[in-house]
Amino acid sequence: MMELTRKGEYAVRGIIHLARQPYGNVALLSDIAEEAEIPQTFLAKIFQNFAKLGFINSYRGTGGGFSLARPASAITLRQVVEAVEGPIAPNRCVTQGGECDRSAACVVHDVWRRVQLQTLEILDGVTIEELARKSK
Amino acid sequence: MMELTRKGEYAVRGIIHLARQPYGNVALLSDIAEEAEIPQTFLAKIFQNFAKLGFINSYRGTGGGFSLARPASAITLRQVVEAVEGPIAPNRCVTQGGECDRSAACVVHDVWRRVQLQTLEILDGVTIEELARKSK
DNA sequence: TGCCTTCAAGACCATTTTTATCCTTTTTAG
DNA sequence: CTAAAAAGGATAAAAATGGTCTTGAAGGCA
Repeated sequence: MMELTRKGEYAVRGIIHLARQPYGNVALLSDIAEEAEIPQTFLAKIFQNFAKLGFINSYRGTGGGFSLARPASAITLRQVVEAVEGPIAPNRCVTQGGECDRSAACVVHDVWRRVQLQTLEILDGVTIEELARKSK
Repeated sequence: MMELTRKGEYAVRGIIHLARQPYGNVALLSDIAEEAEIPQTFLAKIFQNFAKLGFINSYRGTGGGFSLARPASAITLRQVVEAVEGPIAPNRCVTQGGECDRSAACVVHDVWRRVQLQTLEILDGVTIEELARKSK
């Protein structure tokens, strides 16, 4: 239950691998995909999205590729996960504009809210830099 | 991301409604389904499962229905959720027998593990009795 | 200029999961 | 014996997941 999808896993692995490059270095999609063991075309979609969101820069043509658009220490795990999976919420009633009409009546609401806040706190506290720094 | 399914919601709502009956009282599936606004045939499957797991008792025939098999205070939200959604895990690498071969290499492993533990702690700490007691 | 490299964007598709419904059988009370 | 209820299994539509493919656009270089 409540599992990250492949896309989410790939997104995290992909950006970690990118963050392990020397800063400013432009890496090929094909290289990152191979290193991180991710289907290249799938990773392409994910990185396209990251580029739009300003996490990474993309360069086309010969010598092109991807690089981080800001220091890895300024990108949190939460940002990456939410970018691909959408807002983190253990159930519908705690999403922004959540359609929990029963919100008042919904006695489990606070519980889910607590789960959400705890999770966000953890994921906010982890940066891609920390993850990239770890061995391997 | 990481949302409870309808089935999970129905399961929680359904057992809460059952827990609001006078203890020992046998309630009709059709009544619970109507009160909790859950498709009856869907709730039937959920309750069948709960019966197998020993959360509730079922009685067939005239005058039959469902009742809690143990006090609502002895059923946790975690048990209910896991019964229908499977083990709570924010990603594959933290499930029992988790197939995270990269477990060592997986630098995010501890983070997911922490999220999992926090979530379990919260859900373990809430009983159906508490939820049923709340207004409405 | 033209060609090659690399990412962008959108269409497409198979599989699995979700969210149910329906029908037949079994059990039980009266 | 009959009506009431749940059990159990088959079926199915819709959505999400996990991709692939094709075409286009942009940039470097001879």
